[in-house]
Amino acid sequence: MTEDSNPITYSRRFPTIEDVARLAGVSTATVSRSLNSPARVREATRQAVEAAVKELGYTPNFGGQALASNRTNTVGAIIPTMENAIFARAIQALQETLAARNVTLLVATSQYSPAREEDQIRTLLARGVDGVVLIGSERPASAYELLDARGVPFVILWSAPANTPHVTIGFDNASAAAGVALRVVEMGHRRIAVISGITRDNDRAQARVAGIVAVLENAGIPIHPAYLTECPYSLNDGEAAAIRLLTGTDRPTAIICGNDVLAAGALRGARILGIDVPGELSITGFDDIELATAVYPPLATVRVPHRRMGAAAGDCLMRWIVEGKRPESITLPTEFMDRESLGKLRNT
Amino acid sequence: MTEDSNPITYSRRFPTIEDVARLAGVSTATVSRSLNSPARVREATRQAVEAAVKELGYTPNFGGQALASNRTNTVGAIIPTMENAIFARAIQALQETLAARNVTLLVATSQYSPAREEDQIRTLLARGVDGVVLIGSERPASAYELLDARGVPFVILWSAPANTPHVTIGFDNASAAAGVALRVVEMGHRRIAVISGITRDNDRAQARVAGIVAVLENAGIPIHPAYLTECPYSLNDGEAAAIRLLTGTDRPTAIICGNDVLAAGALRGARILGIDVPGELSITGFDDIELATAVYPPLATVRVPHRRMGAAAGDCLMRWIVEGKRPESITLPTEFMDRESLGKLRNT
DNA sequence: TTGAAAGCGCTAACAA
DNA sequence: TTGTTAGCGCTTTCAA
Repeated sequence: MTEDSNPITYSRRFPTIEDVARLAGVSTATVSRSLNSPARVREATRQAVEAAVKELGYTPNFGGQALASNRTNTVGAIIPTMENAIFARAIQALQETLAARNVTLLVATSQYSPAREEDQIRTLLARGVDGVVLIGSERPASAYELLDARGVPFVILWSAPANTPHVTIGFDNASAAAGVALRVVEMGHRRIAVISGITRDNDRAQARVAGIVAVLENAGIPIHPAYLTECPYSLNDGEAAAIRLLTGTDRPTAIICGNDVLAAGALRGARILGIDVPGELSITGFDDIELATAVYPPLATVRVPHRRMGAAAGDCLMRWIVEGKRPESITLPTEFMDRESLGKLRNT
Repeated sequence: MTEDSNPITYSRRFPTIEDVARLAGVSTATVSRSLNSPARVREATRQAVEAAVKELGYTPNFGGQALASNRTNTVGAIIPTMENAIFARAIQALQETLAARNVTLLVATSQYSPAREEDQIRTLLARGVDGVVLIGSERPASAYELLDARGVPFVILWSAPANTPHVTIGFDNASAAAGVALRVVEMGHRRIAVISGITRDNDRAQARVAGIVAVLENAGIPIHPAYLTECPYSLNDGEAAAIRLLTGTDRPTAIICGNDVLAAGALRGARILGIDVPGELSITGFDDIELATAVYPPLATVRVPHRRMGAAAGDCLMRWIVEGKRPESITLPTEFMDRESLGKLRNT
């Protein structure tokens, strides 16, 4: 407790709109207008208000504003984890887009758990967010009901509209992964294994596997069940999965990974076993994060439009919130990044 | 105004505390008490309120709550960037700690720019955060004045108390970096270069360089000015800096890097030049993020207690906010991680 | 243990 | 263009 017993006492109370109004010689309504829609106020008045605001160091009280306007100028985003740079970057772009509109972003993580995600949705709604950004379209109906009950606009990133009736801003995971598989097949590989992320509750991972499998089937390549593996998105898990695949009988000559982190792990696994990449084994990733070119050999992967998704999400959501009209879904292109970790099948 | 004229009409209005009170047959004050300090209410009453809350699907209105209680249950954190895993993880831990207390975390980024950081502080304060978490202690006095004017509790991560009068939860950057330099010297290196992050406005980077320089001076190792370089914390910049160092005359046999990202970049630079690590060149990092062991050879580095800092920050801040008593600074230990990228000086 | 009632600071309809 | 005024939904005295 600072006691402020001396004469130059500052009240611990912050200046309110009323203080500003009094000092500027106008009504609180005018101050409010002057701040929120300056065009609706005479220029001289605006300046008087501005001066008063500056003199008092006035900042609108958030609670009061939210209560009266029924708007918080807050958008919430729930991503699986901040520890994957791909989400971090999308969030960064989203935040920048929102900041330009004076909207604050609330970021929460689900750790790939639907239950946690639902909790986070609840929390965000309780905080009165004006809009929500989610990753992927697969989640319990109850989560969508929560959102619908509140009537809060929300967009889904990372998925394509085929999987959902909601507004999506993403890309076609299946065809992007299929593109990778196609390259691998073109390189002559026939013993092709997959290390996917956990597919349960993850439509992106599912779509990627489906895309790969479709290409292999189409090419008449038999898919050994033991070749279709999945594990959490971590370096260690990727390494372990690769080691399992590479020490089994009939070891693969190519491993298609669900993302770059898994691929980097697989690369490490191959090194531990003394298997040369790409000489004896090709490895591909997905996402094209910095890690993909930090490792050696650099990973062939798929460039995902993370920043564009984040920025577009901000735009769409704000338009929806402000204009009240649900926007169209957007599907963005991906790009295959051909790098050294993918090579021709060597004659044996 | 939705009129509710027909029986199956849902009003768009959400249930308020008044609706709950009516249904439970109590006053709004009792509902509030029942929700916020259940101990001050008879058990039977509590249950009645709980039932009403559930039946109506009531959620307290954030604005109303904030306005009346003058508390937002929100804490803000400003980190340089989300794209470095080290901050992402600290934030994750902070978030978890806060969530356990029903406090929401607002994350903003400064991109290592003091001006942007000050803007973000302003934004957070305008949103009425109850506390703030900052990284590092060096910033313009105006930023601290902003915080002080509002009387908002704040803690500083990543720094040690020596640098600042504020509450810090961090580690001794200088001595941690000195530890690295000592190892490098012990390995027999004398031509030791440094790739630091930009030291301007960054007390952690400054302290690390200072720690290194002190050790070298103490060991009587001359410090060639061209050996003391700095660049932004990115893979590409680290690579470029390393290439510059390694193609100059009198090339170093060891490069001490300001963080793991720079070290990974330097490693890539060495590979491009065909310089063997650690055979011809040793490289060290700082942070011990996953990247450190994803590259080859794995990076000798310093393990920084990111999660513990994040968690401790949440604890301290909440104690401060709730009890009103400024907590003590905390200094956590770091650990040198000896890995292959650091090796003995080879006889030439 | 509970209720009545006075705001918290702001916005927005309406009037002037 | 500006002012008056009625709330927005909640918490918190103060009384009962």
